[in-house]
Amino acid sequence: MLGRFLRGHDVTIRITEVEAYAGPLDPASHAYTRTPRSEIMYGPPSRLYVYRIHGHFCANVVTGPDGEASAVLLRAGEVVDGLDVALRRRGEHLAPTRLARGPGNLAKSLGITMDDLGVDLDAPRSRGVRFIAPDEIDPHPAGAGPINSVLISSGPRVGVRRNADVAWRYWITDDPTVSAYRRHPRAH
DNA sequence: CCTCCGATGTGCT
DNA sequence: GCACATCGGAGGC
Repeated sequence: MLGRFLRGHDVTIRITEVEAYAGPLDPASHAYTRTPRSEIMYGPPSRLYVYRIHGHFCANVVTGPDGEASAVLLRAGEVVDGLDVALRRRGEHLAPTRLARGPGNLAKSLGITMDDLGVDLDAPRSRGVRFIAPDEIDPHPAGAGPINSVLISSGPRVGVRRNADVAWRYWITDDPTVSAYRRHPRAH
């Protein structure tokens, strides 16, 4: 997923940081317990799971086969199109590298809300949220290319209390848009 | 119904 | 490093 392009409500980002959540196997996952909220993650992949926390929205891509609840949290991205719209949503004075740094800020840049819950990110669509190919972006962005041409780093997930030591956070090495690591104060 | 609390962000010390 | 805004989900009663 790193290096892919995600378009949301007239803003496009190149994904630079993600975290994996392993459903029932992972106490940090919302799908650790199967509830109405986590039900979407038990369904087919490539759907958008949106949740609200502390007044912010966060966006996940459901992964794995239908029936298995796993997901990838989108933590940071580089805005490559719709910069004016993203600045309007986030604040005109912000540095471009900070627009989509952190999952709440990423969702806000893309205009993602609970209205986008459940959309199929692989379905061709003119509006809303979906993955797009690099050649759909004009001008063609720098850094677009095979993901195996960049270095990927990994480490523990940010701010989780349970299962805090597994290295399921992945990011593009040295990318300036990647968020800072913070360990949960009461991490196990 | 009520309480607890978090996969956050921001600002201040 | 720490407080806190802010609010729905989850679970206890």
